[in-house]
This record gives sequence, structure tokens and C-alpha cells, in this order.
Amino acid sequence: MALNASRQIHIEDQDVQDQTENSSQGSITEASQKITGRPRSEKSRNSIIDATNKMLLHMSVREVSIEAVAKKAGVGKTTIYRWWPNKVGLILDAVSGPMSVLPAPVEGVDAKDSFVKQMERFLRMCRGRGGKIVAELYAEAQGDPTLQALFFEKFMLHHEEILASIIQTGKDRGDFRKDLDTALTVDMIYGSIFYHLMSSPEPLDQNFANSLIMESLRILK
Amino acid sequence: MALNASRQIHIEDQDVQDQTENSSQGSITEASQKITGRPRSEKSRNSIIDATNKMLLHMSVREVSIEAVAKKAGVGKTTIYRWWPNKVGLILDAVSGPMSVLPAPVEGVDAKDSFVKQMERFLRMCRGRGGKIVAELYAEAQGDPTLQALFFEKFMLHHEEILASIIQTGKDRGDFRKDLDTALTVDMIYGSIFYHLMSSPEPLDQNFANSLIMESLRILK
Amino acid sequence: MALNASRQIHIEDQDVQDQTENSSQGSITEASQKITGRPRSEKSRNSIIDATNKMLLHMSVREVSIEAVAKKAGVGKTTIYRWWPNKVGLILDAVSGPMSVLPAPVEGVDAKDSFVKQMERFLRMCRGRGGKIVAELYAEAQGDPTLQALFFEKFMLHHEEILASIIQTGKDRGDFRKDLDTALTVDMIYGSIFYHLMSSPEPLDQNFANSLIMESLRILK
Amino acid sequence: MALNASRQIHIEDQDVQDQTENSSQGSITEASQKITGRPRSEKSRNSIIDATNKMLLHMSVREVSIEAVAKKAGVGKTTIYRWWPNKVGLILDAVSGPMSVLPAPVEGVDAKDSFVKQMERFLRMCRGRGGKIVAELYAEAQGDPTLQALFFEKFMLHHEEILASIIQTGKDRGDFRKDLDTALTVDMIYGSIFYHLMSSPEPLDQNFANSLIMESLRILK
DNA sequence: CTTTAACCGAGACGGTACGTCGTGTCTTAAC
DNA sequence: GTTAAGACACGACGTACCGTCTCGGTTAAAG
Repeated sequence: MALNASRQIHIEDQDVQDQTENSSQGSITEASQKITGRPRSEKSRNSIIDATNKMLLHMSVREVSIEAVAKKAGVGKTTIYRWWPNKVGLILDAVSGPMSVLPAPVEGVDAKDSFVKQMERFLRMCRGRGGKIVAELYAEAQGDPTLQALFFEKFMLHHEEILASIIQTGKDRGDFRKDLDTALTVDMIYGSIFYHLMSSPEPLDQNFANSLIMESLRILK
Repeated sequence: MALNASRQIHIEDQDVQDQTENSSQGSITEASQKITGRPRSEKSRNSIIDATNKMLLHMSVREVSIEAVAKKAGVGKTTIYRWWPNKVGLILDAVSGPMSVLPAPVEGVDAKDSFVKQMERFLRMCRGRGGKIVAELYAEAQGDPTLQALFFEKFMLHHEEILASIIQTGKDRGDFRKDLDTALTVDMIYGSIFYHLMSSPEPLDQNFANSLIMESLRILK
Repeated sequence: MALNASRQIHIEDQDVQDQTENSSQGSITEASQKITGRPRSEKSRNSIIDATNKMLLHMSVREVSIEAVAKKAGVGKTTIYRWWPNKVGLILDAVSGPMSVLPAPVEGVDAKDSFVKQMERFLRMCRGRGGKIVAELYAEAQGDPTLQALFFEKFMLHHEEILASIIQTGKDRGDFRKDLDTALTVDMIYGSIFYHLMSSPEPLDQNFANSLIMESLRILK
Repeated sequence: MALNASRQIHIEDQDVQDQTENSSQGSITEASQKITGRPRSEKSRNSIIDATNKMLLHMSVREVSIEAVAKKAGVGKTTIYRWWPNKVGLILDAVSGPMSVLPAPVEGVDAKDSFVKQMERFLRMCRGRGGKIVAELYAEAQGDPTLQALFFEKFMLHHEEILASIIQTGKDRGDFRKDLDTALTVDMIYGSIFYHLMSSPEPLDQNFANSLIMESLRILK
């Protein structure tokens, strides 16, 4: 599992507000946060997010520009920069809605079943345009450690945790091999998906998805 | 193995001359190519490559610019664009020298030994600044299929082939599991390395390298 | 004298409250104006004016911004815009206090004496930072006829009237030349002062002031 | 005359090339100036100057923006910033062509005649849109000493010199008063013109021009 | 020894996007 | 109804690189 100390640096230091529950305004992190001034316009936020998502449908992350988003959303550039640190930060937010990225843990009859369910959920998310966007986003986040961390936090952390927990449970129950390195196995599974996504201009095919699940099960047992 | 048809598109379509043998002049693509005019300046080529490598030591791939390389190398921008298609193409060339990227197949006493040797060689290459640069390059190549293919061709193809061949041999000889999906296993191994490199600002640690080799062997068996 | 019809357009059309008596509250334009709601905060007004004047001490009119004034004064931008039309309007008000711009006519033993007294008063005002500010304000008011008129009204009108009246009296009494074009003479005198102020980054020097008075007297004779 | 030491700071330090002879490329200030690289595009320069002048016909100096000029001229913003330090520098160049600002000294039968001819020439230049532009430019140059100096250098210096020389000659020959302060007289004349231009939204009228010449002659005699 | 043709350095060109600043307007809750 | 706070749409700023182009000037093989 790629999660390590260096990546857990304080994401909240960003001036991206806490949006863990996918709510637009974020939790009342500090209850005593005296609010003054004109409140943030929910309309603006929505049109920005919408414009971003619409643009991502027919152009790459690289090609999307803050300027174009602002224009399309009928919004001042300043308004975008007020709430997001940069393009990647914005797209991260924009796509985390439609891709419902922080799901509840899956429920399966046994570890093996849970594992397959979780894999299928993640792979479904990565099919088609969605997978390409995530991969491009991942790539775009390189070079800025803060964005790297933000991407991981928003897109991978929860998935990794769920998968790790499933594998651990399987090991405990005797469904999976006891000598398995849980963290590394998680890395190998998600790693192979991104490696595939990033190595080809084609979207993820069903074929790969099936092979991956089957091979993984063989490895785990 | 992420190699698939769509990625094998004609790399030579690029106006990058053939440099597969790592020679600077390569060419002679067409033996009957009447050559006249001033020959390419070896001095310029070297200073460009040197400048690029020096810049990569203390800045990210993203931060390097053709303009800065030209200035530092004391060379016209035109000269760079004449020989390389763009920044990624240039850096690809620049780092493939120091990283001796197209090695001969490893020789081991048995499949297991060969596998470990090959893994160690690749992981050594990915240690320190080198690994980060490769990962950044990989990321930077996203969005342009041609560059994606070029990166794969230059950096991964041969490594994948070697590893695949080792695994196949191991399967044939009975050293490794017969039901192993060779291509997928290769993907999982290299995928986990890139996933690790790209998920953390830290360079690859020895710890991860050791774990990966050990876990891989367990999987292969 | 530059005063002409086009410049006398209704200054009161501005939503700057009447401040001709230099009182801060002025108003009571209509005695029977039923006043309700929170009264204007004198404290705010003062801190705005103070902040403006303090900023003008170490930066040019151009560099002062409403935003910065609001921040420095601890006041909402709205409050400034409610009472002044824009930056020039504000600074006009701010500096007309310290520069006591609407003085009583001077009293001299004869026309010549009055003239010298009036000139000295005006030139003293233009010495040092003050003169530069007035010139910058004058410059800043260009392009917006309303501001041009406002500047003239606040800064020049009364001075022009006084000087014109002195010259006229001198002509009537035979102290000055009868064929003098009063208006033009006033223009030439004030014009030369502004020309000087605007042509050099240096403040007005005593030397120029003395020469101007002497030369003017020679012309009037 | 407002010319003083502080204003003579090295205008050539600007990266505005020498254009004293109104030629586009400037004199070969340093004959040994090794020229390399692509030469400046005369076509671009012309379209920039043209676009600027066209825009000034129907909008104020304040309203003209580098961005709009670039667009209208079909030119990159960079190209403008490469050759002119800012908007005022550009407009200064643009209007100094059409206004033929650095004329040969006038030739008159006597000092008085020369004086009238020179005044008429300057006043003709200031009539209509031209005068307003010069005044706005003068105003816009306030706040940046370098621009102040540049404006003076480009627009006033030569005119001041010519007028001063005429007056001096007149004094020498006994046509004008011997006790006249030449520099101050020049200031008063040009000052009154700018004062007039800047105090009213109207262009300079013939009436004022006539009065000024007549009154000036009275003063000089 | 000249021609020819591709090379080279320098750097200007048209563009695109950046991230920042200031404008004048607006929308809250608090007073 | 005013106030402080501050979000908003807008427009311009000046900068950084992109990849292309156009110069004058090499450099060597071919004629």
C-alpha cells in the first residue's frame, strides 16, 4: 500500500475547504468559525463544477484550462482561484462527485466475495472516460507533492483501506494466505490498473478487468 | 503486460531519428539516402543532453523547459526542435543514456535467480532521483498517445519482454506456477513500482524493493 | 481662466454629499428630510479620510486603491462607495481638509500686495508632497469629465476667482495694465505651476516660486 | 521652462529604442552592434502603431489597453511588450508620427513673426482630438518619473527649445523685453495651453488660441 | 575552388494560459 | 438603514513557454 507517512502531510493546510462528506460547503470544521460577509454562491460553485465536468467529456485534463472553465461557467477567474488552488484541485473536486469516490465498505458473504465486489466496483468506475480522467489527473498531480497527496486522499485512500481490510479479514478467517503482504498486494492490484490505464490510449477493457480479478484470487488463496 | 496493438503505432512517424542502438547518429534508415550539407553537430547534441540531465538533477520534468535547456546549452531552440519532437522526447533521450535502459537479458542459474536479478536491476534504476524522473516522464507523456507509446517503447518494452520471458521459462521448467497469467503478472509488478513512485514524493526505499521481490516470488511459486 | 460653461455641469449630480461648507456632515439639504435608521458613522468617515491621507504620504495617487484604504481604515468597501463616487472623489475630499483649499480672499494694502499674498498662499500649498498630490489628482481626473469638473470645483475655482478679482481690482485702480486679459493671465499663472509640477518628479522649489511671482508682477505692470 | 536636471535622466536606459529621427529602427547608435537573430518585423510594428492610432480616434488614452491593441493589430502581446515598456510608451510613439512632433525651427522675418508662427504650429497640433490625446498622455505619464521624462523628451523638449531660442533672439535684437525670464515665459505659455486642455472636456477653441497669441505678444514686448 | 544544401546561434513572431489586482456591485448578519 | 466583511463578474495586467519563422554565418561533400 503506497500510503506512507510522507504522504499524509496535512491536506487541510490547503485552502481547499474540507469536503469529505461531498457536501459543497464542507463540515463545520471549527464550530466557532465566525461567519461574516457575503456567503459563497452555491450557484457559482455548481456552474463551475458542471462546466468542468462537461469539458472533461470531450477533452483531456491537460487541455482543460481555468480560463475556459470560467468562461463556460459564466464566472470570474478569481472566483475559481478563491476556492481551488489550481486546475487539478478543481477537477479533483469536479469528478469526485460523479464518480462517487468514497463509498461504504462492500458487504459480501465471505472475504472472497467481498473482494470481488470491491474490485468490480472500482473497475466499473475506471471503465470508459472515467478511468482515463482519473489516470490523467494522477499524472497531472505529479510534480506537486501537495496535489499528489490530495489525489491520493480523494481517490485512493478509501479504496485502499477497504481492500486492505477485506484482505486482512480474509487472512484472519483463513480464506486467504497468511503470509500475504497486505499493503503490497493492494499496491500491486491498484498499480496494475493505473499502469494499464496510463500505458494505452484505449480505455480499460472488460477483458483486463476479468483477468485481473481472476489472477488476484489465485494470488490471494 | 500493458503492451497492446494500439500502443505499437509507428514510433518512427516521429521526426526523431532512429536511436535504438543508442548511437547518436543512428540513421542510415535508408542506406541510399544521399547526404549533403553540414553534418549534425555532435558538440551541440552533447551539450543539449548534458544541460537537460543537469537540470533534471534539481528540478522536476514539469519545470524543465525547452527554452531553458537551449539557453543553458548555448544552443538555438531550432536545433532542439530539429532533432526532438518536444520536451518529453528530449528528456527520454537524455535520461536513457545514464539509465542504460535497454539492457541485455539477465543470466541466472535458474528462473528464480534470473527473476531476482532482473528485478534488482530495475529497482536499482528506480532508486533516488532516477525513479522520480521516470515516473514524472511517464506522467508527462499522458495526454499524447504518441508520447505514451514512445515512453513505453524506450523505457518499458524491453524490461517487460525480459521479465515475461523469464516468467515463461520458469513456467515451462516447472519453477513457477503453470496457471500464471504472464502478461498480467508483469503488469502487476511494474505497476506496483510506478504506483509507489507516483504516490509519494519520497524516492523508492530499499524496504519496498525487498518486499516486492519477496512477495513476487511467493506469487510466482 | 479655464472655467467655462462645459465645466460647470452639475457637480451635485454626483452622489457626493454637499460639503461646500467643509463640514463633514453637511447635509440637511432639506431640513424636513425625515431621517431614520442608523446614522452615518462619523468614526468610519474619519478613519477613511485618515487612512487615505496616510497612504498619500508614501505613495502616489495612482498607487492608492479603494481596497487598500478600506482595509487600512478597517471599513467595508461599501461604506466608501456609499459616500464617495470613486478614488478621485475620495482623495479630493481627503486632501481638501489638510490643504484648506477654500480660503477667504486675501487682504492686502493694494492690488500688488494682495496678488503677492495670494500667490504665496497657493505656492506654499503646492510645496512638498502636497503639490505632487494635487498634480497627480488633476492628472487622474482626466478622462472623466465629471471628475475634471469636480477637481476644478474643489481645488481651482475659488483660487481662480480670488486671483481674477485681485487682477480686476488692480486694473480698475490703475495698478495693473488696462489691456490685460484677466482670464488668460490667471490661466498662465496657474498653468505654469501645474506644468512645472507635472513635468518633473521633484517638488516645487522656492526658486521657481520666487521667479514666478516676480515675473508675474512684471507682466501685470 | 520646466526642463531641469532631474528630468534629463537617461532616457536611453529605457528599452525603447532611439527613435529621434522618427525612423522605425532608430539610428545605428553603436555601429558595432552585432546583429543576430530574426530581425524585427516592420509589418508588426506598423500594424501595432496603426491599431493604436485608430483606437485613439474613438476612445481615451485610459480606455486603450495593450490587450486590445494586440488583438486589433493581429499581434501577440509579447511583441508589444518586447518593444515598448507599457501603454504610455506605446502611445507616445504612435502619436509622435502623425503629430510630427519634432519640427525644424520656424523661420520668420523677425522675432515676433517667428514667435507667432511657432505658436500657431503648436496650437494647430493641439486642436481637435490631438490636443486631448496629448493632454491625456501627459496625465497618464504622471506617477512614473520615467514616463514623465519620456513624454517631455518626445513632446515638449524641442518645442520648448525652439520657443526659448526665439524669445532669446528677440531679446538680443531688442524686439522683446530685456528683463524677461525666458524659461518662465515658456512655462507660462505651454502651461496655460495644458491647463486649458486638461480643465475642460472640450477641445481647444480658436478663440483661446488667438487670445493666447495676442496676450503673449503684449507680455513679450 | 566553387557551389549547394543542411546545419547552427540567435532571437522575433503569433499564440495561449497563467495567476494577480483592482473595480464597482451584491448579499449576508450584526448593530 | 447603516455597517464590516467579503464574495461576485469583469477586465486588464505583465510573464512564461510553446512551436514556428527568419536572419547571417558555418561546414563539408559534390561538382
